[in-house]
Amino acid sequence: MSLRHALLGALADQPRSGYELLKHFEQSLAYAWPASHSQIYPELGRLLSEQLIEQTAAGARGSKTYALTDTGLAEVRRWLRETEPDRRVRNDALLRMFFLWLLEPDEAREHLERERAYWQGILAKLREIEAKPPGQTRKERAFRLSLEGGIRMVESRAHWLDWAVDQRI
Amino acid sequence: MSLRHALLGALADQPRSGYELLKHFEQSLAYAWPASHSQIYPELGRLLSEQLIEQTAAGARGSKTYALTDTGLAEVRRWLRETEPDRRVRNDALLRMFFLWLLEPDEAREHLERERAYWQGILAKLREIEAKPPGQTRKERAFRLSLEGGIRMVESRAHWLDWAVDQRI
DNA sequence: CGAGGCATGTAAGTTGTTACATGATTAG
DNA sequence: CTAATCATGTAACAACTTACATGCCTCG
Repeated sequence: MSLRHALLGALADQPRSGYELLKHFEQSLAYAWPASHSQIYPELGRLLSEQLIEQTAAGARGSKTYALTDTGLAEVRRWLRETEPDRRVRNDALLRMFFLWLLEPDEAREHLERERAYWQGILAKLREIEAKPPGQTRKERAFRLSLEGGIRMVESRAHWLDWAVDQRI
Repeated sequence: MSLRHALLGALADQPRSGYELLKHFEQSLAYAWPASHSQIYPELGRLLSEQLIEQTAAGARGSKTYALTDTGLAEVRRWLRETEPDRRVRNDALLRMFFLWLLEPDEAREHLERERAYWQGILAKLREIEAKPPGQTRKERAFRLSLEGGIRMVESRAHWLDWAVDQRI
């Protein structure tokens, strides 16, 4: 149940509405834990009923702002400290590579080129975020750590594909 | 529905029983698409009823060997050619990094060290597989491509964590 | 006044996990 | 003879996706 802890963690940062959380997921957390509005809103309802979060404001167009409760903060920290990270990775794009030999060599090469272009695009986006001057709070340093991790992973994909398109397959 | 195509792809390689497919998933495909027996067996049943695979032998202890049919082969190839890879990545371990600032600095550092040790272990395993002399079929070259991709991704994680444990957080 | 973005929600269906369940064969 | 591994399956539950559904507000 990473989604609920991702939500709690995002609210530990600052109070946010469902919609703001959704945008935050799209921008910041998308490469670590993508989530859609149809998952976020019901989960917020559950977190509210369990008193891990509380509604602190209501805004225009029915927006509701939530803040983390003490119990909620304790729960994220418990999750971080006591539960083992799920290190399994599902990677459709990598899976396909195992089966490239089922395509004609030209098609396989085109496939690799498309993947390369995609990841180069993502890399450029991440580098833009990186270019902004960093703050010096612990929160900001943790974010930079994660961002650096994301960049390195995407970079290794892009470099690998650079190498791969030149292989005979 | 990557699982069914992963199964079809594995059977395109050679006929295999459910149990052999399970072991193949554990050893080879685990870093791209982990799957458990409780998912594999029912899916094989569905593939059989759709005639994408056929049972070609029955062995000891009720084991059943399946082979890809022509329709099945056409379906993997269609999947590779016509469907867009799902490039979303769920990464619990990376998600947690965003929230490290909620722990005490010492705890955060320990967390990073544990992650580093884990990925270094995986890297060592992959390098062992890499060390075996490669064959020269297209199938084998596609496998080497994927293996190299896996190694680079795990390597980038390990190097990142090497860097991260030395950061102030 | 219309288009686009803001803002929330529900429902049906699919996929994946954990636990339950059974039995055969082999190596020590 | 007994523990480990081989070998297959089902069931209940949890998580995730896609589609349906509604209405507000602001900018041009």
